[in-house]
Parts: sequence; C-alpha cells; structure tokens
Amino acid sequence: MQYLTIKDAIEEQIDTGMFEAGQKLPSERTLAETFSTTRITLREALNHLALSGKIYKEERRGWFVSTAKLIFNPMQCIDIAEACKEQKRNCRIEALSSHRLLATKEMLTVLKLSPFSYVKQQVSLIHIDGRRVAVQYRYIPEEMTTLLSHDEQTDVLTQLLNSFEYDSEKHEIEVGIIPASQLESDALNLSSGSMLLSINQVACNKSQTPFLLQTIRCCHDAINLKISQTA
Amino acid sequence: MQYLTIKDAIEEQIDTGMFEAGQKLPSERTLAETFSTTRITLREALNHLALSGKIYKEERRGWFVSTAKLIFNPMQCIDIAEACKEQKRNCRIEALSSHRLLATKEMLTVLKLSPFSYVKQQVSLIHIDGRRVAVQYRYIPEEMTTLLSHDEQTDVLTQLLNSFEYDSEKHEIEVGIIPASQLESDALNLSSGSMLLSINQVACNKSQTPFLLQTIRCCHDAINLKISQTA
DNA sequence: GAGTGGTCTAGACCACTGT
DNA sequence: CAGTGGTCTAGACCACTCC
Repeated sequence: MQYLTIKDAIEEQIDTGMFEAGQKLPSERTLAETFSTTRITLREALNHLALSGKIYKEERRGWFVSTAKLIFNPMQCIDIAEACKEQKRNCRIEALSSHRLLATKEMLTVLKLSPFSYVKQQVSLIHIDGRRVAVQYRYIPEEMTTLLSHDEQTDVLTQLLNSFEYDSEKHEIEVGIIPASQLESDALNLSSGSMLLSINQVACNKSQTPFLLQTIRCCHDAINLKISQTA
Repeated sequence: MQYLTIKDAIEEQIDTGMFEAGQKLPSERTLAETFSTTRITLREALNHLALSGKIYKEERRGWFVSTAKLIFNPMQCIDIAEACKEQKRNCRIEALSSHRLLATKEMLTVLKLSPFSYVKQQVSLIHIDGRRVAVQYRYIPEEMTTLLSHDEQTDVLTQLLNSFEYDSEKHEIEVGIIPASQLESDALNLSSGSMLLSINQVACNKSQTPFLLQTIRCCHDAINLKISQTA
C-alpha cells in the first residue's frame, strides 16, 4: 500500500517539526511529484492523515497542519470562549445571524415549550487561534430573552447566558458525526459534505427549566471532548 | 457535481425502501455503469453517503444499508449488551483475547494505581443484529480481579462488573474520531484506516475507586451517543 | 473461477484563490 | 494570470470473497 508509506512519511515530517502547526503543506501536485505518484493516491494518503487529526483541508486553499486540540467538556460548559480562555487559546466569535423562529417539534420537546412557541436562534462562527473551527447554533425560548437587552452582540448574550448559572447536574448531550451542511461548509471553508463532529447540548437552570438548546458543529481535529460531571 | 446527484439518487432508493436495512448494494462496477460514470466518481458518492451513516462498507465484501442506531449513554452504562437488551436488539459478545498486562502510564493515572501495577485486559468483538459493530477493550486492576472467578467467559465478567454497582456520579468519558487499528480493521471487516468512533470510559464504584477503564471503538453508523446523568 | 473491492496510473477540465 | 484543489475519465492489476 503505497499511500500508507506516503502517509507515514508526511506524518513523520510533521512530528519531527519539519512543518509547524498551522503551516500549509506543499500542493497536491508537488507532493505527488515528490513521492512519484498520482494525485489520487496522494489524496488517499492525505485523507487518512486528516482522519487522524494531524492535518486538515480548506476548500481550494490547501492542506494545513493541525494545531493542538481544545479540550471541551460539554457537560460542564456551554461556552467555547470560556474553555479557550482557561486554556489560553485565542478565541473569536463572529455572529452570523440572529432570528426569531417558530420552534420545531424537537425544540418544543427538549425545551419543554408549549406548541407554537417562538425561539431566538443565533448562529455564530467560532475561530480558535485564527482558524475557523466551529459553527454554533443557539436556540433560546423567546420568553427568556425578554430579560436580555436587544443588543445582538455575542459577548453580551454569552455573559447573560452564563449569568443564568445553569445547573450542570441537569444537562443532556448528544454527540455524533455528520456531513457539513452548505452553510457550515461555506462558513468553515470546507469542501461540501466534509466530516464534522456534532455536539448537541440542552442546558437547564437551577429550577430545572431548560433554557438553551445549543448545537456545535466543529472540525474533529480542533476539539477534544472530555465529558465529566466533576470539574 | 455528478457525485452528489448519484448520492441523492441512491439515498432516495434507500429511503423509499428499495433497499432494506442490512441489504447489500449492487457492486461498484454495476452502480458505476448504471449511472454512466467511473468507479472513482461512484465511490466518492458512496463515501459521502457512508459519512451520513446511511450505508457502510465491509472490506472486499461490498456496501450495505445501515440498520437503526443503538442509543448508548456512556455516562450511565458500561455494557453495550445491556443497552441492546433494553432496546430489543440482538447482541453477541465474542471474546477476542484476555491478558495480564503491565499498566501503561495512562492506566496508572486514570485507575489511580501504584507504579508497576498489573491490569487484566479483555478485548471483545461486539455484534449487534448479526453485524460486527465494535471492538471493546476493558482494563481492570489486577487486585480487583481476584474477586472474580477465573472463567474467561464474557458474560460472567460482565455480570460481575455490573455487580460492582458503579457510581454513575463519578464517571469520565472521552469521545473522539480515530482511524481503525489493524486489529480493529480485521475484527470489524473494515478497510484499514477506516473511521471509528472512540469512546473512553472510566467507571468508579461507590467508594470513588476507579475499577474499570473501557475503550469502545465502534462504527459511527451503528451507535448514537446520548449522554445524560439522569436516566 | 468469477466477481468484488483495494489500489493505482496518466491524464483532463473547471472554479476558485492568491498575487 | 498562475496555481490550487475539486471533479472526472478510462482504463489497469491485485488480493480476496463467494460460489
């Protein structure tokens, strides 16, 4: 298996520090020539490397060496920015959209709302150390947003969400692998249908009322999920 | 994008019940001819479908339609067979190996053992509804296995583990995506380096002593991770 | 032994990125 | 505009599975 040899060769060059984290690899054509093979075989090698999280691809821009993963505990934390801060990673949250929506059936169930309730949807793009790594969807029951200022800035909302002092004892999470949607591919600079890690969180406040449904769709090489109840 | 059209066509045939769960799809060559394309393009379509969990591949045997996912809560449950029973799925656990090993550094840490401790390793292959879906690694501190009979049968050990009545309040989990090892590829009939969902669990008993480190490597289209503290 | 997927070659054209 | 990755063609040989 030629592609495994190539994979190992590139992997070794990364591990021995020939390529720095975040650095772009040579083009597929250059690499194919280097290893005297075709682009198809070379891409096979790169795809396998990407699965292990060592490198990632940006649409039409090339292959890059992954940086260290952010450790995230979705059972304790609903805010990636907070996790970044603790781990001294640079985080920027870019608001993509904010809408008032009729709650879907699933939202009604998990947020325990009455039929035809509205939710506030907020979609954000999360950058860690300059790289686009995740798209975050937040759904908040409309009645709970009346407490909030109508400022759309993420930071304000985030702080307010945190002020709810949610009860981490009552927290439901769903984790899975899904192909990126069009919106996610575009926002994250991925080729359509790329693999994303999907994290669904339902957070409740102290009085056991669910107040937030959050979905994070992230690059699997950027986040390490460590789930525990005790910090 | 031709491959997306093909993907959608196959997906529709599956959704409308033209292919039953577990059924084998026509061969790549046949499908390629059907859609008047090459195998490479067709495989691109199949790979994208596989990412969404609709189909899966067995090494040199072909592509199959996925069955319903098993819902698994690793925060509450350390036994896939138990989850299968509750969800009325047929589960068979096949013991692959059982050894006494010197604990690695990681095991010493998570199991809170003194240096140079030994652990009992037990590797099993899990079948659900006749399909090989996961490889399970269990590591148990040797001193705790003295309580157990030396019968190597999985069922006995499983029952004994359950009799520990582990404390689900104290439970740590790690979830990630990794390429299959050689052992895992062979056991699960996968091509080398296929994507697996990796679930790491550390379970403690009521006296807060960790007694089990378990790693499950499973096909992502076979298991749905729903994590919550309350059942 | 026929058929399957696994791997590979040697090209090609396109849409898009970066300069 | 040059270069990149995205997609595609039209083959080929091999190791393995299934009959």
